[in-house]
Amino acid sequence: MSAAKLRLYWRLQLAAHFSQKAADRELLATGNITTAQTGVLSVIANGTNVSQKNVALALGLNESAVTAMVRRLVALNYINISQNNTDARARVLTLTEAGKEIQEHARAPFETINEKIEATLSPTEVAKLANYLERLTAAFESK
Amino acid sequence: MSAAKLRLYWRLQLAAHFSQKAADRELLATGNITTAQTGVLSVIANGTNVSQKNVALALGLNESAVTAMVRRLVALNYINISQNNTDARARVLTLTEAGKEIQEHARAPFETINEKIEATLSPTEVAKLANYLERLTAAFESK
DNA sequence: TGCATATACTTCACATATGAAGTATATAGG
DNA sequence: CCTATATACTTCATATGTGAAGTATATGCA
Repeated sequence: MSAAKLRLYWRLQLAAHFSQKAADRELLATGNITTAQTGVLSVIANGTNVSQKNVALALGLNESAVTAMVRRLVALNYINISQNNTDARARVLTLTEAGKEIQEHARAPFETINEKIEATLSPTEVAKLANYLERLTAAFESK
Repeated sequence: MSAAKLRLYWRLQLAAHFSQKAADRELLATGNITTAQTGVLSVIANGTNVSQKNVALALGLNESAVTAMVRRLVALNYINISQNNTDARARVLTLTEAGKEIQEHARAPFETINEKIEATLSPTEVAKLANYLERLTAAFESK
């Protein structure tokens, strides 16, 4: 079946939109955090000497979007900014204690989301979906 | 494979985000319109006596989001608002000539997007993906 | 009939994203 | 060494979304 007939683009957007709403509801019920913020914290936690540029690349965001996110996360006291000793342009992002804690708290909500996914799709289907999404992302990633 | 291990939620968001960016670039190159606006015009074009509530339900949006979208589309002269004779609360949305025209122009950009999808996934895979996304949307749709 | 409740829409404060244009710092090549 | 260019980040205008709270109109039921 053709992508056009199936309105695949819109189905993708709708599924992403609804799952994001669901995840944000779960996260907000647990703590003062959003899915977007969780994504940034996760990138910082899983890297070393993480710059804003790194975050932008990992999440497919504009650098200006990351500037704004970082400002909010600093205001929330979830991350700290320090200097990069070898490059004065770059800033090094690290989690605060509160940031580490909120990241822990974010696990349960995502568990709930994953349970819902696994109640809907079989393990085989989940694996296939992940593969398809990965390939689509790669195809659309380039500027 | 488990949804958690595959970070399925994030893969879905990333694929949707990148494909939206690509579609918006295509659309902007063709005319003064965005993917979100195209979605609204499409709902109006394919229905009768379409209200803002109808649009919100079709696109999974908040009613306040639709209020803002309608304001912008009216300012762009792509849609008109008229009264619903049987319900004074509701507003009936219709496309202007310019709205119909821009909707025609939006076809080619989406063609490009669909071609990219079909260059990435086989027809069988496209069909499966559509099915998975449909089921996920249904699962997360409920408030 | 009349009130309680539901529905359609708006407004507000805020989060999140884009893209263009600007600043400051690195780096590569003559 | 100096200059051209690339890179990291910021700022601005704008689009798009949420959720809470408010207004106006419908509707169901005692």
